[in-house]
Amino acid sequence: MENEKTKKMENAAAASRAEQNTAAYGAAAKDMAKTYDPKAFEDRIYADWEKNGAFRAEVDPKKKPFTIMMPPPNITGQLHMGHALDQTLQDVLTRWKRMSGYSALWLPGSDHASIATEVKVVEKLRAEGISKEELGREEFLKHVWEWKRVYGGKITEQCRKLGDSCDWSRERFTMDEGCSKAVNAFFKKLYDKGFIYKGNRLINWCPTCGTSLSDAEVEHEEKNGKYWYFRYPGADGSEGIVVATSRPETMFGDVAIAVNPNDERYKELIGTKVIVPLINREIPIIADSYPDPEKGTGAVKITPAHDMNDFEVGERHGLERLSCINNDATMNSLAGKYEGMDRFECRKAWIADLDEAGFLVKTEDKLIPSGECYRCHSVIEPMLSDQWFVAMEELAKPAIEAAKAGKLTHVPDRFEKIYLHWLENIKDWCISRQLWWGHRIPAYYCEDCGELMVETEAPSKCVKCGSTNIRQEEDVLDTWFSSGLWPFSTLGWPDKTEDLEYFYPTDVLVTGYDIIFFWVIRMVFSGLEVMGEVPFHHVYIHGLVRDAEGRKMSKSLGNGIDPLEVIDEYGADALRFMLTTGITPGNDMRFKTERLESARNFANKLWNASRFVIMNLKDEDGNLRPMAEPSLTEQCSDSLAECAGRQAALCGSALRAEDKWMIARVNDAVKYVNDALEKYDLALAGQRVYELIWNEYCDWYIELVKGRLYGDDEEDKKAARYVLVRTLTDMLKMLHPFMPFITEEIWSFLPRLEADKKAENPHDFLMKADWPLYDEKLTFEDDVKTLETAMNAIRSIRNIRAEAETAPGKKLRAVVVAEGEALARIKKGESYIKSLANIESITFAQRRDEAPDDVMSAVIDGAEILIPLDELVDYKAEFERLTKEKARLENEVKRVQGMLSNPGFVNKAPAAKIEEEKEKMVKYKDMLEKVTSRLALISKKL
RNA sequence: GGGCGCUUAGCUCAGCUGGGAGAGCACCUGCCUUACAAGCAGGGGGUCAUAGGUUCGAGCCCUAUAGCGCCCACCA
Repeated sequence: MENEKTKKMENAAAASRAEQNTAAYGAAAKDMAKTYDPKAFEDRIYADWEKNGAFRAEVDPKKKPFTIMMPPPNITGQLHMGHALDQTLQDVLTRWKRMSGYSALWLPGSDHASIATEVKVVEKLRAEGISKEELGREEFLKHVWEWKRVYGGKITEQCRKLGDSCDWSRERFTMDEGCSKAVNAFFKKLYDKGFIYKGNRLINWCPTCGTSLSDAEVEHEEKNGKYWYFRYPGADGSEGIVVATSRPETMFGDVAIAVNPNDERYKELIGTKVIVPLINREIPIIADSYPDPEKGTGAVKITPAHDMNDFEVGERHGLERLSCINNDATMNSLAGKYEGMDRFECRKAWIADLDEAGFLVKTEDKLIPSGECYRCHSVIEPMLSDQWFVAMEELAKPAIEAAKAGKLTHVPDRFEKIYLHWLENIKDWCISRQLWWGHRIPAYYCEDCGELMVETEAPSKCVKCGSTNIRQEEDVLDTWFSSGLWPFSTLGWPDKTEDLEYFYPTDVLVTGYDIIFFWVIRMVFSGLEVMGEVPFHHVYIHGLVRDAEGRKMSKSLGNGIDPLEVIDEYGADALRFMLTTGITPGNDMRFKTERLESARNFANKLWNASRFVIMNLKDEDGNLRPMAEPSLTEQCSDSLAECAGRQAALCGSALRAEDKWMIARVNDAVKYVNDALEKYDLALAGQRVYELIWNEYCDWYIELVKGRLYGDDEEDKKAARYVLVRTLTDMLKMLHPFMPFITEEIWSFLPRLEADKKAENPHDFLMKADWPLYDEKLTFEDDVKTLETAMNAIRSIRNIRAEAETAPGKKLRAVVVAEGEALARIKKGESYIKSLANIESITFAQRRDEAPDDVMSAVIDGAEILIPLDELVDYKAEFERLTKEKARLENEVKRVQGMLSNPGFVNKAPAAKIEEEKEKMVKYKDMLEKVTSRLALISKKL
């Protein structure tokens, strides 16, 4: 079965290659399908690329490297829209750079996602009635690896559907041998430098996941809660003091009451003792700067074992730390009769008891900030615990420096502030997790003498006492500890590899703003620490993909849109184009089906235009005619006929104005698109290609050359065919990063031009072809002007036709009143005007009074176009149109006049700007004059 | 308590270092014109959130204000 399938794929691939070759050499090629059907070729093309190693990046000293590390998706995951966006952005950049002559590496992989995966597997086992504990560590891990085997590859398969051009031969996993080696090496390095330490400190504890969490893994939210005010009676029988708390269950761990030394109310109580109600433990009232007299009663109960601030107060005053809550969020023996109760149940019962005993003074509704686990959203409990930490202060410094020195830039740059703020306020990073799935901490204890050893490989005996009775640390590392090494662990670190030497540091990291703290920052300081260089020069931050109503896509809301379904319906190219255009870096986007349709329609448009071109390249037998390629910039000294008779190739003289116009437009776009991509402005780049293809190539150029293609001047046809293919080829290249499939497919039907044959090996794939280069010789200003004038005339005449409601097919005559340069310009564009405005004949007049009166008219720069409509002239429509036009022109004249008569403007504005406005003034005044006199004429007819 | 983003055509959004307001979709009119009706041609529609300020000139820069959203912050 499996064999048959691969064989089939191979055959299909071979067939496709054969087709390409025949297309390239001008022999018979299969026709393109009549409608764009992405399903017919996307999978085939991807398989073909992959089979031929098109994505493989080589260490090539002749080329500059370009590297992107794919943020490794979790093995728990399904491909969602966020991935689709993230990866398409990376693919666009990679494909563009690859075509621009770089050795482009996009390295893919996946993340073991310690806590996320463990939670999933535990859930799955629970559904089967198995608990993690009864399995034991070894057996449980077998289940997780099995999970990884089944689901781990799923998401990377889905990447292929998107068209990701990543180097699968370098695919990595954060728990593979190499990454694990890197983790141990990094851990030991930090430990040896004293940056990693073990300590008994207050950490964030998730009772549900049963593990500690780093600060970044805690989500803060304000929730409806209460302040309960309790009286702590004085030990001497006095009134005592009233304190407010939102967590009464922690009272079992109270060791003091703190008041602000400046708080007049409590001054004389400082140093006295009060009794914790019902618990009857005597605790002191202490003075500390922490209590805010404005909040609550100004007196705070201090529970160092369950509150971060209290912990610090406790440190300052040498207070005992009493834990009263267990790891599973039940109360411990300190809670007396509440022992074993869940913390929130205990809270209820405890309040009721205190109330009954008369200690509850009052309650108050209040918004209470609460910390939640970013995985399971349980309320985090600060707990005292033995954990491993990374001391961050020293490590953060170079990361701060790198950004300030511009070695690391953010796109958009406002994210640099967020990056810096986090680093400048960083606290030590708790890296140990009480989980089983993950990198087990490479620390070892001697069971006999208690010696602690940190080694990259398990020591066989104790370095101190020689005992072989050695036990490895049970805890695993925070999953972000290993992903922080991703930019270099994947290239071979800690070994000195060719890859590492060549591809590090990477160029750009593309990711969402939601994981700056988790990941970006950790990669930066890790990279700087071990490599001495930033892991990437740019961080491109994109936003979230939201649903059509602007809500976050989520499983619980059920509003997620599956990229695979979208691809199935619209094609990967449409999805990619939709995701990469119309967005701004750092800002969220809404997923709108209309935009998807628009992208799909664009693909269809390109498909059909290409079909038209190819149709015109073929002879009667359906074979591609040989291409003739003129020099674009050199005019031939021979006459056209001689030149054509002598050689298959054409000289530049064969090119017409519209050809040069189109070439100039493409040339201009090449620069624009390249510059935009350079600035990570993918949306503008994509938009420009869209306009170039649809508005300039399809709407104008193809329409302009149709007449020649259907005519019988062979040389003229050859020139048109050449320019059609040449410009289409360049446009396909520019669009390729955005829409790789359709462009590759079309390319397979096109003949190869010299530029694409010149390379050492003919480019088999468009994805390996060279990015078009901007050529300053190809601007053709004169031809561009001619075409612009013609296009203005055509638009005006079409407008007249529509306003006058003439029969669509009716041929019209036109009279043009113009002189001098304007006249020459119009004459140059005469044939275009005739064919595209459906004009039968144009007669020229130098003065208005030489032209007929019963006409509809339009004024374009320097010329007046008159359309006699025989008996059909609609003077009313004409009057309205000209009145509107007059108003517009008057407005313009007023605006320009205002500027030019303003001494401030004339004195301060740049000379070029003033000149520009003066020219406009002349032009508008001329047009206005013409429109006005035409109006006067018309009003007589009304 | 700090910080950030957004507010532009009916909808979703562009608008680069300040110099005549754009796109897609929707809408109106006319067209199955031999690449494409997933199309073609033409058209209507915006006091660029509000109020000040800087400037010869502001959608763009500055200062306030409002609405929406996000992030961070030691949770009495």
